[in-house]
Amino acid sequence: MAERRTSGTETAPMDGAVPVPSAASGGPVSHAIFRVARAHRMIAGQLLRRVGLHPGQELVMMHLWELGPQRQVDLIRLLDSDAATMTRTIRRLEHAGFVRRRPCLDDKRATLIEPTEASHALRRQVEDVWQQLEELSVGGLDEDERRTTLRVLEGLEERLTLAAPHTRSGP
Amino acid sequence: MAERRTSGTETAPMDGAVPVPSAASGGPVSHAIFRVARAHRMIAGQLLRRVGLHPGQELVMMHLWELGPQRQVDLIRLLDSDAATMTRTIRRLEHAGFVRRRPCLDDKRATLIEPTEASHALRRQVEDVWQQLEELSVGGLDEDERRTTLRVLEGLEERLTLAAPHTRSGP
DNA sequence: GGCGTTATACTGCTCGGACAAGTTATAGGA
DNA sequence: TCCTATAACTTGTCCGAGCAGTATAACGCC
Repeated sequence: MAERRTSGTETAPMDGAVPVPSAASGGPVSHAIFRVARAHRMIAGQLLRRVGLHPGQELVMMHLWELGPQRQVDLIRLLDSDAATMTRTIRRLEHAGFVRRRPCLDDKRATLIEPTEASHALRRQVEDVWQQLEELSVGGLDEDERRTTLRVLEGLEERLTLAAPHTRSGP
Repeated sequence: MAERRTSGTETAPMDGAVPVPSAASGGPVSHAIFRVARAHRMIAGQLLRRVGLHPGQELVMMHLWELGPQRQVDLIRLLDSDAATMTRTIRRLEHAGFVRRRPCLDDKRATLIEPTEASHALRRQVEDVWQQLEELSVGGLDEDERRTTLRVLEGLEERLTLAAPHTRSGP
């Protein structure tokens, strides 16, 4: 471990004024991911608050609107989420009147989650929120830059997902 | 609102009808940010768990190791974090024996947070965790790709931070 | 000096997220 | 058939995160 002194590759010969000299910034990319996620989450929270949802809930609703009633385990897999988290998120959405629970007849263990009629009034607003988020994220970039952005993020996701041995998508 | 046509981020000329073809994928970049952050956070959690820290605490410790005793408000600004979160994180770190609190003589409102001697045993491990994270994030990429990755993330951060009007770094 | 404003830190509340353990139902094999 | 293993969900616990409100200290202005 730790054989990589990061010499050679990392420190390019001549960019003396690197903005990140200190040890506290261990990995520049890791920190950047952290900060981007933070900013993104916060903006999402601010926008979603106006529609009465919390970050994370909108993803559940969007999948329900798109695909119709789903079992909890399907939502978990779709969102790559956690069973316990989904249970509580669903409960809150149900309590807020956006979702209904119905026993699954085929499998008495499962419950079907379906969006309520009232929830459909939110759909456009929620989709608009995501549109705004997207605009804030890549606004001002040309086609090429957007493609690069997406490609970089997908690369990161792939490597990180691959690196997580057995968490959710694992064996 | 706004001028937003975004006319299909990358779809060609012919999506005139519907603004959001597949609703559940609203913004590809937004979703990608979400997933990258998730994977990154999860791996960080798994790695940090072995050293007895929770994600977020390592950032506090790294700054303390790097800069020495800091007031809480300095840590908040350094991490761009929240006062309430910092209070509780500090309390947990203190309870875990990694941090000590000392009244600030200059300003009786403030408290100085300093790393304990015991905590220094963690430093190498924590830095190694960040090194591993970095390697998992950009491992296999050449210099140019790493630069692109960093540039893309910094661009996202800048746009998103700029978009958040007044959250923390506000006026 | 006195008074209002800001700064620092803390608490209460709620949320997503992760882990562990437990409950009930299904599936599969002896 | 019975019995064990697996699957779907639930609850408990702890964590970071964000918002709102509060107490105390410092600052500024009159």
